[in-house]
Amino acid sequence: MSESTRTKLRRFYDAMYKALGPQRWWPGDSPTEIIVGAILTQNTNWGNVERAIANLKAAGLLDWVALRDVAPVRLAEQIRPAGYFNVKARRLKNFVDWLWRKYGGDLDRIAATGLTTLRAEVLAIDGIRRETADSILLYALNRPSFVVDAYTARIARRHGLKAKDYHELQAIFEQNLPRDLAMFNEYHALIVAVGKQYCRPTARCDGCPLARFPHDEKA
DNA sequence: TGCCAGGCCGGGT
DNA sequence: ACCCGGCATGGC
Repeated sequence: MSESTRTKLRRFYDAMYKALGPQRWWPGDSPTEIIVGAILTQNTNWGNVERAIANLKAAGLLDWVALRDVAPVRLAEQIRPAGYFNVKARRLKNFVDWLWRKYGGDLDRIAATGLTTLRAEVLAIDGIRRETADSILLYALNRPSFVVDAYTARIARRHGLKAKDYHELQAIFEQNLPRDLAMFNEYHALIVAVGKQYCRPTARCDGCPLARFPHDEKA
């Protein structure tokens, strides 16, 4: 990739970091909570996810044994505030099944699996696609896999970074940033922070840390 | 009041 | 290969 893209991405990062400071993502206490949150937040407001997670904690369901043993209908009940609760209960169960089948219900055992193989395994779970998989890899399993979400795509598009799909956009970031866990972690978190505040479909660019860079608000 | 949120699946062209 | 409806709650 071009040096200018590299420079551009670095300047974006510096501007966002200077304005907002470190985000210290993911907002969750444990890898287990992060994985559950990654699935629950699919097309859903994070505030609703927090309620669902609070329910799971209160019900003692936030561990892999409990999640394996709980009846799907009861799981759905607990995560109701996160929306799509039937679908998401099934998706959580799909992940739990995979974890027990492949790794005996122990996240630590995943460490021996290489990134490429692991990503393919996670992507094979029904209901877990690119963004959810990469969020789990990066924030729960500490693998350098750059997360692309709706904000990333919108911000990139408005700033003239052309990519035809998820993987092409992911490659732009991965190939032009140091392949560093802390960098990937913080960069995506900053994008979400900026996106929520300044880059929703209806939001204005006023005050956005990236507003001084060339962009098209309506792109 | 409607639109939106840190997606993904399945069926139709 | 794209396009679309479905899935569902809570906040603004």
